[in-house]
Order: sequence, then C-alpha cells, then structure tokens
Amino acid sequence: MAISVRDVAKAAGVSVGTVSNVLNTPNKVAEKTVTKVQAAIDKLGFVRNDAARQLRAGKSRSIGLVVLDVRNPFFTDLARGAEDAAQEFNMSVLLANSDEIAERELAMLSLFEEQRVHGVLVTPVSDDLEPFKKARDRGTPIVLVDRKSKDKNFSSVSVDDVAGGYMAVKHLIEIGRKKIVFAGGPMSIQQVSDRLKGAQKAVAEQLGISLEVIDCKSLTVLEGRAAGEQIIARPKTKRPDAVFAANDLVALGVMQVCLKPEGMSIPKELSLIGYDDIAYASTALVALTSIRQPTHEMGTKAVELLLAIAEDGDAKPRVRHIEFQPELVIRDSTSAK
Amino acid sequence: MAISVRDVAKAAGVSVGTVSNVLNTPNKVAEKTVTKVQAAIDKLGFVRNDAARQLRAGKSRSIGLVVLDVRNPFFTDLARGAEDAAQEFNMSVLLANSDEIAERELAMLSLFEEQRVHGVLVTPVSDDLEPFKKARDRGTPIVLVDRKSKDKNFSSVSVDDVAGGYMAVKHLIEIGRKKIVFAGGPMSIQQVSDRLKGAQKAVAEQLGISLEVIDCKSLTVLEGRAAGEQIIARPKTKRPDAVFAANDLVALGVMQVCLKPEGMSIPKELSLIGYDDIAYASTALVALTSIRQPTHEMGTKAVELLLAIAEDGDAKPRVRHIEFQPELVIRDSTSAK
DNA sequence: GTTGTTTTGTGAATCGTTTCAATTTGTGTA
DNA sequence: TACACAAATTGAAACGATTCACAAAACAAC
Repeated sequence: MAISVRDVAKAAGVSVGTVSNVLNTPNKVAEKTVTKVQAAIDKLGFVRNDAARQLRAGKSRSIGLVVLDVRNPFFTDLARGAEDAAQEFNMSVLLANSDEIAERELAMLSLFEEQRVHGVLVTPVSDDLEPFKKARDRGTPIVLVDRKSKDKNFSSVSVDDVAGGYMAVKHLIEIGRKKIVFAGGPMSIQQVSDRLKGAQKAVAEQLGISLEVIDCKSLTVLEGRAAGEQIIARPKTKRPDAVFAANDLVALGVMQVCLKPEGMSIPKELSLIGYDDIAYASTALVALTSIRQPTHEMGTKAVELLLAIAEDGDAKPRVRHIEFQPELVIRDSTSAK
Repeated sequence: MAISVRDVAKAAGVSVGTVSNVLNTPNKVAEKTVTKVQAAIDKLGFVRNDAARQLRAGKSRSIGLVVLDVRNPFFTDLARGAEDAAQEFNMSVLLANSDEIAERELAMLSLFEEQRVHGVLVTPVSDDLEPFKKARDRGTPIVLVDRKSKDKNFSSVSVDDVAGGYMAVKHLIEIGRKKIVFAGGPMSIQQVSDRLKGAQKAVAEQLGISLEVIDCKSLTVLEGRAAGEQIIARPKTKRPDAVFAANDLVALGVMQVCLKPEGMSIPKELSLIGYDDIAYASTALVALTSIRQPTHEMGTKAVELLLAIAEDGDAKPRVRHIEFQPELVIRDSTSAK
C-alpha cells in the first residue's frame, strides 16, 4: 500500500540505487536526474520508511533521555539543551520520564535499547546501577546526569552544589547579614546536604556569623511557609536577618508568610535567597535572588560527552566526569540593611 | 556484532521461527522449549531490534504528539493522559514540541510520518492545516487537540471555554458578589474571548450585576499585578468585590498585589477566581479557586479517538468532535461577604 | 578513432524480525 | 500396532532502504 523507493524508481525510469542516491547524496547524481526523481517523489507522495533505514544502518539516529519528572522545569531545560546539541549532529532526542519509579525507568531503558539508540542519558532513580551496567556492556553508552556517580565507571555530568551553597551565603555575608537561617530538607537528599555544607563553609570563613538550620520535610512551598511562620512567631530580637532556602519553592513559601502585615519587610529586615532560579522566581512579588544551575548547558555537554564515548566504540570505555559551576542571580530579595 | 534471533536459535538448537514464537506467542511453544530459548537469550544478552520488527509490521507501535510547549503543565498533563491510554493498547507516545514555530511543527510531522506512527495528535500552530491534510491523505490519521477545527474535516478534542467562563461568574454571583471585574487579554486569543463570553452570559441572567473588563496584554503574573494595582489605587467605593481572571497566572498577580498592607482582604473584600487550576493555584498564600480543565482525560480520549479512526482504515475517514466540560474547584479565595 | 579518466547509473545482496504453509512430533483411541 | 488428530517446530519469503562492486556513458587528449 505504502509507496516505496521501488515505486519511485519505476515512475522515474531509474534504478532504486539512484533514488537512494537522490535522497542521500544528491551531488553524486546528474542534475536532471535529480529533478526527474524529485518529481516522481512529489507526485507519488513518497515518505521514507525510517524503520528500513535504521535496520540497514544498524543504529537509529536518536539518543534516549530518561528524567525523573517531565513537569520539572529543570529537566525540560536540560532536555532542550540536549535537543539543541543533538541537532548539531543531525540526531534527535527521545524523552521519557521515569516518575521516580525504578520499574518505569527499566522499561524505558529496554525500549531505548530495542530502538538501538546511540546512547542513553539518565538521572537514575536509585543507586542500583546494575541494569545500566548491563546495557553498557551490550554496547549502549550511558551518561549519568545530575548525579555524581559513586560508581566511577560511569561518565557523568553534574553541578557543584557545595559551591552553590557557598556562593549563596557568601553573598548574604557580603551585604552585611549576620544571623542566617538555612531552610531545607530532608538531609538525605544529596543536593540539600551539599548546599548546606557549602553554606557552613562560607560561615566558617568569617567571624561573628551564625547559621541556624530549620529542617523541612520536603522542598515545597508549604514547608517554606511553615518555616516562615516559625520565624515571624519569634520576638523581633530573635529573628534572623537572612534566609537561605534550599530551593526556590521553599523560598517562595517563606516570602508569602513574611510579606503578611505582621511579618518582616523583604529585603530590608530579611534578605532571602533561593536555589534553582525557576521561572516563578523572577515573577514573585519581590523578585527572588537565586542560584542558577546551567541546566541547558548540562544537557548540551551531556550529549556531546555521550557521542564522544559512542565514537570510541568498544575499544576503551573512556570515563569522564564534567562538573558545572552554578551562578548567582541577584534580584530584589537581597540587599544591604 | 549485535546478537540476532539467528544467533539465539543456533545457541538454543531451534529454528528462528521458534525463537520468534517464544518472544511473541509463548503459549504456542512447548514449555521446555521456552525455557531453553530464554536461557539462550539471557546468556547472549539478546535485545530485540525494533527497526526490523517495525519494518516487518509495516507500522510502528507509537503515536505522535506535537504540543506548543512542553513546559506548560497543561500539555504535560495532556501527554500523561495520552500515554496512559496508549499503554492500554500496548503503544507508546512520542512527545515533541513545536515551540509555536510552524517550521518545527512541520519537521516533527515529517519525522512521525517517516516513523510510520499510527497517528498524530496535534495542537496546530496556525490555521493553515494543509500539511496535515496531506499527511492524512497519505494514510496517517490526525486528531486536533485543544482546538475546535474550523475545518470540519478534522476530528478534534477540545474544551468548552464559554461554559468555563459562565461557571466562574455564576459562582461569584451565587456567593453574593455584584461588582465583578474580568481581568485578561488579549481578546485575539480564542480561549480568552470565549471565557469572557461565558462570563457575560452569566451576568446577563441576573439583574443588578456589573461586569467590567480590565484588558491585559498577555496572560502573565506581571500583567495580573498591573491589574491589581489599578484596582487598589481606586477609592474604596469604586473597587469591585470580585475578580475573574482569564487564567491562574493573572489571578496570582492580582492576589500578590491585593495582599499588600494597603490592599484588600481575600476572600472577604475581594473574591478571586482563576482558570486552568495549575499546580501553583493550590499553594498560593490564599488557595485559589479555579476552573479546571479535564486535561488528562482529554489526552486519553484523544488517543482513543485516534485509534478508532486508524481502525477504520482507508474506507471512510470518519470525523468526530469531542468537547469537554470544565469543572469548578472551590478553594479559599472565594466566599460570601 | 583509440585510449584513458571521470562521472553516472545499476541491481543484487543485506540488515533482523515475523509470518505461514508445510512438516514433524506427540497423544489418545480402537 | 495402526490410525487420526492436535500440538509443536521448521525455514524460506517478505518488509524497504542502503551499499558497493561493477557497467555504461560522457568527455578529453592525443
């Protein structure tokens, strides 16, 4: 039913090989032949069958990307970066989300292997990397994203969260803040504890700065609001003059509460800094100072790294780790007193 | 290099046909043969080649979905619904975004055709549906999503925005509000003008209700804030007692401004209702009443409709339109005086 | 007109899976 | 033991694009 190269060849009065050449290497074909074949293609409405192409080629022209949650802007930005890089190599990115379910992650991995993708970028759900090891042994390159692989055998692309935490608190100190609160949790999340570690490092460098931790059950607006309530319930002398939130959602929660009439003024009485620089950060009532991660670039570099590994072939499974530095974005929610 | 069914067959001492049967219809194969073949598969690390499968089948097991923006929760929810439905039919959804660029949209469409997808769901960038017509004529079913097709030849799945607007204002009237503001724009967006139309209809049904329109340049938090500023700048007697915002972002902007000390109390002095019921709506300082669209279900139904059409084959290009009703979600931002 | 060189065009073989008609094996009954 | 019938297995053909060794044509130089 569908039109094939053979049909086109017959219609144009040439051989199938020539049709294929017109499609792939038109400069190797006489100009008038190209025109003739193109005309036949247009007339018949021929559409290449990608499955046949891939079968012959042995590999698809795509890269798999498995993220934890497609609704998270962090991952969509990352995906966009990956797509942009892939396009440079005339490839495309297949996006899949695991929903943080190991089972789904596995299913997507199998799907990608069956598709014979050039490689897979993944933010693993758990620490069990066995399935990825197997896939790699079968010849599918793997790159971990947003995770420093404990397992040194996997290449990875990640962000230096310790540096981000340091950067945030350093900024607060530089604008003269002395009583700082870190709002975030749980500490079991590596990102959170790393950010706190960076914060502590900045505090240790300077005398006369205090750092208090308000632990949160999760990184949500609601938890941020709880932290805020806890702060404004205190007598004025016990209140901090700055809050470093483990992410922007928590920061926005703190802000909502503090801007109530009985709260504190931002940034004068309380300077506030978040983390991630999500889109909503800049549209908050007081534009939020935040730490931005080079999300787009991470996607780009991850793809480049993946293709470099694929290039190597079976020979030497070269392992590389790329760590990005975050960036301070100063807006209205932080200022000197 | 890669392992094929032939290798598995040799290793297991059976024919390729049997290996295929083990893979696809294990109940047609003797139990001990299945075990034998499975062992060989595991030992060799055989992974099915999907390209070859598809080539033989003539069609892929996927459905294409082209959305305007993957970052928009509306579309990710829709995609999720589509995925869920597809899974029922043992199919998968390929998600692509056009970024509202006609050229990209076209590229994705071609890609999908080359992949021999079962069909394409699309929210078209422009009114020019010519490329989709061509694709459909070549045998790829098309369903428009979130657009009532002016062109009656395309099947579609959409939401009744007039009903949503009616529902919102009806609710405001029922809780005793009389001076209502509609904040939103531009009116060139069909969704916006439809919602306003619904609002006007509700107002017309009751005596003594006024409806004022504050035009916005776009549906953003910033524009909502501008609308809010305009309201609280007025003397108390000239202020409305309710605002219906054309979407949640605008509503959140209005809320941010009104909650300032010199503003109005929500919901007492001012009741506020948004549209879309985005995730942030429920985490606002005052949880936002909103109109929810059955996004997930739209995705589900779109897939079902698509597959029904595909079922028909070339015979009769059956055309169907499904229109969903939105739903009122009452939270804290609306109440009686 | 012959020879050498480059440019175009040819078509059979190939990729890996599924299908299906034909064949073999197995089971139960007389 | 023979026969009928069901269950299990076989293997060649097919899907459609690409490749590549080879052939044909076109052109240039003498």
